[in-house]
Amino acid sequence: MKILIVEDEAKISDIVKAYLQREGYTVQVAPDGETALEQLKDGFDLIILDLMLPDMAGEEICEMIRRDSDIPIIMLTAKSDEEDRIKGLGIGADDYVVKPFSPRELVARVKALIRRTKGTRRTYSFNNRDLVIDTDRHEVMKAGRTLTLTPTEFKILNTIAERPGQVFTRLQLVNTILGYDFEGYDRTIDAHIKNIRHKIEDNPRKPEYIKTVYGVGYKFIGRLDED
Amino acid sequence: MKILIVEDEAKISDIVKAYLQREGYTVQVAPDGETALEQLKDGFDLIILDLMLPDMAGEEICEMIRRDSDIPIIMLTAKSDEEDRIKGLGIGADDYVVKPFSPRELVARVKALIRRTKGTRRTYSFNNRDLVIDTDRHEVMKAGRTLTLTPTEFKILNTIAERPGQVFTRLQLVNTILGYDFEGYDRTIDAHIKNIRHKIEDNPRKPEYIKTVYGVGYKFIGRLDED
DNA sequence: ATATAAATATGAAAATACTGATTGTTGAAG
DNA sequence: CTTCAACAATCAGTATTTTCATATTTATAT
Repeated sequence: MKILIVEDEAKISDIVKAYLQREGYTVQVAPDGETALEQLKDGFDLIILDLMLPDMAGEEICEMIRRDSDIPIIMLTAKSDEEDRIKGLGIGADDYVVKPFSPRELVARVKALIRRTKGTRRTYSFNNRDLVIDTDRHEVMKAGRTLTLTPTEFKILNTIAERPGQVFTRLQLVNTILGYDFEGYDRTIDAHIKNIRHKIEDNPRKPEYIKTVYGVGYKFIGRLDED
Repeated sequence: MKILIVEDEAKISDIVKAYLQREGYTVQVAPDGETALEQLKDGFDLIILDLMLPDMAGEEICEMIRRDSDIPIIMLTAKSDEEDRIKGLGIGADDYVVKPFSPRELVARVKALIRRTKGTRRTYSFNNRDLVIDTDRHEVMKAGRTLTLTPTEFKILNTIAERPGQVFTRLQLVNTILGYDFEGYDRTIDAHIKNIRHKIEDNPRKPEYIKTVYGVGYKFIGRLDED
């Protein structure tokens, strides 16, 4: 997923670039309008556009882009007037963020917009993307390989991975996954845990992710990658 | 174009409603969460959601909506913390506007979001033009041969192909294709999927494009061509 | 250390749930 | 009146979930 930042102040573009790269985006920076229009030919999935550029107005660039492209645009600017915002959104920007801004909020807005444009992708990962859980695709990636988990397996993994370190009793898992009305036997969970381990663990006999807490239940261990 | 405002303070909803109506939108107001979820069945194109409601948290409503719908959501709230904003965008909102807000800016954001949502691609193709979807002609080309899909088949294919990889539940598809008020049986989708597969798959028994996700629904798999 | 009891892991069979294909009915369009 | 698409219902074939019997591991008390 490629993002172009059009911004002349290196101080700002460096920060934004760093935050976005940490999310796995490929980022390029254009310090002025001319460079931006040149680089746009490479094809990007989103543009973050500063309105105050040395050579031309950001609004002008926005209009030029909109003549032949539908690429998502986030305007980034010190102009906080209501009029400016309305004008920015009016000429085809998708979002308008005012400086000083929070880089994390900007990233959240980038994600929301990309989700809207490309399709949802709520993903979280552990241990430098060794294990990636993608809720929208209903898939889990282990060391870059895509696994398909059954619905129950997926729910169990997703439940415990959302709270790394917290122990879940079998009863809690049965209630959450199979529902409070489930009449069966709580050792069913064991069988599912076994199957999940065979799919996600390097050595299912010495699990790294799903630990057994003797006499209590199971817990998920993993370092959540920065979001 | 129908918009639902979920807001308990009449003073605010009246203003927003007036501004939106002036733009030609059809507007309905729900004063609490329960009413909102009830009214949602009527099918709206966008929701403006206050987070502080008398009966339930707006975040909760947002999550419930996102379970079976991709409708655009703008959160409207007094909570201005960075954390709240990131969380709001994280659970599937498209935009987050802080009170006190400018009604005109809100309208501009509504327009920007609707433009983004409704402006879909006209024609796009997968796997080196093996499968070409042409929205205007309502036609699909498979390996150079033109197929004619029925209206429902086309809508289903178009919906899932616009977001390759994302799983769609039958309920989501029913809501999107047949409307929220549709009372029928969601297994109907299966029959349509079967028919689509017979038209676009080389071997409908081993589908390459439309994959079944057991216990969840269907997803479209394909490499979108660059152009 | 070792024995013992208790808890967990495993593999395979049985029970259940889900999908895909078939068929028939309904309703709308020409 | 005919045709075609949409929807509903059914059934057989699969995939998944659950159970159960057995093996293995763990905790604890000698």
